[in-house]
Amino acid sequence: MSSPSKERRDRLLLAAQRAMAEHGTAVRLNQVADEAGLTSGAILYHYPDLQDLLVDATRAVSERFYEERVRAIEGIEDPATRLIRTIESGVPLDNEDVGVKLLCALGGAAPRHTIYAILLTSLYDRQVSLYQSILETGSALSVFTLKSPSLDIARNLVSLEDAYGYRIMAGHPTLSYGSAVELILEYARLATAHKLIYKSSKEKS
Amino acid sequence: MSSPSKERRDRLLLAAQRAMAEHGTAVRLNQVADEAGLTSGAILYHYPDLQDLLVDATRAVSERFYEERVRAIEGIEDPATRLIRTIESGVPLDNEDVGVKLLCALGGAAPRHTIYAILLTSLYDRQVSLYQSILETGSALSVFTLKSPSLDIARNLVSLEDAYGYRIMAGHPTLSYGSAVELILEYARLATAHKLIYKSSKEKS
DNA sequence: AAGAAGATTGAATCGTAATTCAGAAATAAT
DNA sequence: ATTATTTCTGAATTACGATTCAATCTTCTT
Repeated sequence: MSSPSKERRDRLLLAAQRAMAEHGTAVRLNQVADEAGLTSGAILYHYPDLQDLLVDATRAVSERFYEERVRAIEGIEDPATRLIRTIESGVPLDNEDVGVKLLCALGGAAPRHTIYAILLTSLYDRQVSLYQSILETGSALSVFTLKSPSLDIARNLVSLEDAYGYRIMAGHPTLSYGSAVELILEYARLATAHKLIYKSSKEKS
Repeated sequence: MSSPSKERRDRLLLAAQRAMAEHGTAVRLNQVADEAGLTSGAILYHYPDLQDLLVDATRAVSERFYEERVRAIEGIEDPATRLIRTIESGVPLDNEDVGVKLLCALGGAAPRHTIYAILLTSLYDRQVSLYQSILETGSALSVFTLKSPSLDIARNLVSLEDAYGYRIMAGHPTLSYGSAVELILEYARLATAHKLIYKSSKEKS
């Protein structure tokens, strides 16, 4: 039993992620099974405790989310462009995003479930570090003139992303991907004293 | 049946709020009954559909939260003080805050439950209006020099509060009430070009 | 204080989901 | 191809929560 092959494991994690995005952290075993196209017994065969599967699924989402952001800026030299691209990669395009939907559910569960609190806090801190290193580099190259400590700016940037993510997932009528990015950029401009001219990366490429 | 007296109604709403704070929006009827010190039948007698009770409980929390913020600044003239006090009133003191715990749970459920999305979006917008009117007044009196449209600043302020609320509720090891308020104030200073000297309202009075 | 209306209980019932497991199906090994 | 191993199903069992309701307790009315 246990330790399913990499392939099957991924299939289960995918199913658990979709099920959690749809039903929250109180998702039922049957709902995960449905999503996987299997019966509940099959899930239990690999994960005798559903919670373990949910936590693994959650860790995978968190990891993927972070990795995608790192990938979005790899190869880019200019700190201003790096900052803009990072902001863009932190906001969900619409309220269909499965990963962000799941992360929202985690946020709601974190006050009640330590494990989710730890995972989310860790994701937050890693994103803060990502921003901080961009800010520090830009500052060192005299591209940015930081108006607050880099840690503070980084925390505020990640916080803004998070909050606008929630707004977008809740379907706010006048807050779209574009306006959220623009709002965060407005803060970034104040905090870095850089114009950060935003040429949406979504219209070309 | 139905339409319980104001007193009993409040007792039920309180119980539902506590239960939701503890168990999320997927709270069980029995858990609400336990919190109320009643049996499930008694709850059903007043609210044949649990969802109705949960929504009413949610609306009450949202209302109370907003009203408290309004009350926190009533009588204060100076726009800078009003702004500071408003920021202070938007951040939970610690991760025990039942109201904010509930609001977090709502945020997690909003992508899946329209009714909660509507309630939360409405709360967000009302808070934005609150900030906006403070900013506009301060601007009109030449106390603030707004570096972005007041709507944008207001949205960012509420967003920061929200996000730090989540962090605090998740027990972030280095983000406390005080540091969150300071981080939001740092943005507010940049956006208003006002020093906003923060004399914590918690140490006196 | 008697009676009526309102509120609550506790037991019975129903429904749904979790769990178990013998055996079938698929896959891998020889 | 045969055997062994892994994976999965479907049915049976068990557990739990929702729902119903007759009986009881409370509270109000007069």
